[in-house]
Amino acid sequence: MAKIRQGPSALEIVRTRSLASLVGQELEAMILDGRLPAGERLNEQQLALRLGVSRGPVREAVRGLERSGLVVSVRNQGSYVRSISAAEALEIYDLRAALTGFACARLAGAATAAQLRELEALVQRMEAAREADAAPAYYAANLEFHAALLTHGGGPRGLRIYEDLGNELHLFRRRALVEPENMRESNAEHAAILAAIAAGDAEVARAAGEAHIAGGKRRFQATDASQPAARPPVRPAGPRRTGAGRREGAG
Amino acid sequence: MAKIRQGPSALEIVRTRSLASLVGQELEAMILDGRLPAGERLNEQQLALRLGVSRGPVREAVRGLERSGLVVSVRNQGSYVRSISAAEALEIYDLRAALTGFACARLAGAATAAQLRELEALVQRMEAAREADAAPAYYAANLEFHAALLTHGGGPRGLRIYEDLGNELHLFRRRALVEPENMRESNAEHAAILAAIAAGDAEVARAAGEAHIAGGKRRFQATDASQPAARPPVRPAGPRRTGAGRREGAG
DNA sequence: CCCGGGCAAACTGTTGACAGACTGCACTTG
DNA sequence: CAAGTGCAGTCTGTCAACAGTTTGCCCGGG
Repeated sequence: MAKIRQGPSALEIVRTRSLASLVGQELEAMILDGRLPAGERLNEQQLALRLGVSRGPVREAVRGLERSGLVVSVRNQGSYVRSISAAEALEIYDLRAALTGFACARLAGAATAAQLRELEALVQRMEAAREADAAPAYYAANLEFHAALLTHGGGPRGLRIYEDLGNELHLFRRRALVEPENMRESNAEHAAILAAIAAGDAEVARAAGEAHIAGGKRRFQATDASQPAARPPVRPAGPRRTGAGRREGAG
Repeated sequence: MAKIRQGPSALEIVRTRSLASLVGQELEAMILDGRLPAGERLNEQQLALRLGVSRGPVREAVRGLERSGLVVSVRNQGSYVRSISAAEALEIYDLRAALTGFACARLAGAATAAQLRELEALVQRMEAAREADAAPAYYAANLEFHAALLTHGGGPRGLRIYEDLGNELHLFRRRALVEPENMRESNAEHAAILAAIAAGDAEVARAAGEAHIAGGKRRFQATDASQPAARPPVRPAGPRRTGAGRREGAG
């Protein structure tokens, strides 16, 4: 189950986070879960109204998202949710493979007992989810597993980069990545990674980590080929504005 | 000589870039070349006045820099140029090693003749700079070499991540990284990388790339130990404001 | 002499308003 | 009928102003 993230109190949030950062968080969530699909235009006024704030914080938030690659902006024209090509998606997979391999290699031999237990528990959680055919649970545990790998093996920066790349990947297409067969294959690879780390063999661990992401890339390509899905979305280099000009009938 | 980057005309710049992006570029340059040292507080009003703009664009720019890791912000207190610890610097080296190794491996066997020529020319430029004991020239060519490596082998994203990490590294301490002896050693490693790529051996290329950055890390540690330099700079978690309270004499 | 309350200043966070740019439709013209 | 021009509307870019908070100094008390 997803833990209810109690976190800081509402008052604490208001005291420590600025509106802009909260708006940024909300926009990021909206982009990642598809409420703002790739290619969508971000209307500042509308967003500000919808979120109950002024345009200033919205602009600041969008600027942050632009830097993180989720949004592209064109002067005097607006900001758009970035859309990436299939080729870019594959490139992202390659980078994630390199990062994961790096983290695994570094973890092999350096992992603490607690870290190994954590990873082991996650693999078991995924195994249980797979047997129960619970894709969302598997998905969540999978995220945690990779986050743990990167945190312990790649440090906060490695994790950050990995997650940013994952976010970009979400821009490609809205799609459930996990299917029953994939879960089995995927978790077997997880187990292989864990085994290599536990054994302390850096090179094997690296290869296992890279192979796992490469497997994800392969599965991605397979599902992608079967579902051409969304058409090459609105080009961010000059999309037409939606509602300009006269709106009411001429007469 | 550094080419004069003619680039787009002034009018073109004004038409395509917003003030916020220009301010961001300027702030980034100021941070990277040390005009805004690590730990320094960013006074919005002062910066706005100095750059001849209003506070809005400055705030947007700072928000972007925050996302890219050069700046940290605390609500109601201000933004500070980030300062990183020695441990973090070493971590960054490790990540750069992984990325460089990845790019080299990918380039081996996939490099075009033109790309090989480009890398070869850069190695020769560095060799010439080394013989002339021209550290700045070497430094520039070195940057180009690594940028070419990452561009051709890691794609735009790989390059971007690599450069962001390099920028973060600049936050650690202002220091000339290149010394005569280092240049010799460093360029020998460049040649080894190039040879492995040209030979098409991915694993050797990866090892050479990783070893080169590891060498940089070693050289970094060596110079670091000899020059403790700047004291552990102002903590970004609560530095005192400079000029508050009464300014003019009491009576 | 040390410590806590109070006051004043500066700065950030946020908002509202204004000017410029771009878009799209309707109309005129060859 | 096709192409060019004018016009209105919306939206972004930028600025100036207001409110809240934090910070530092001053002063009175123990």
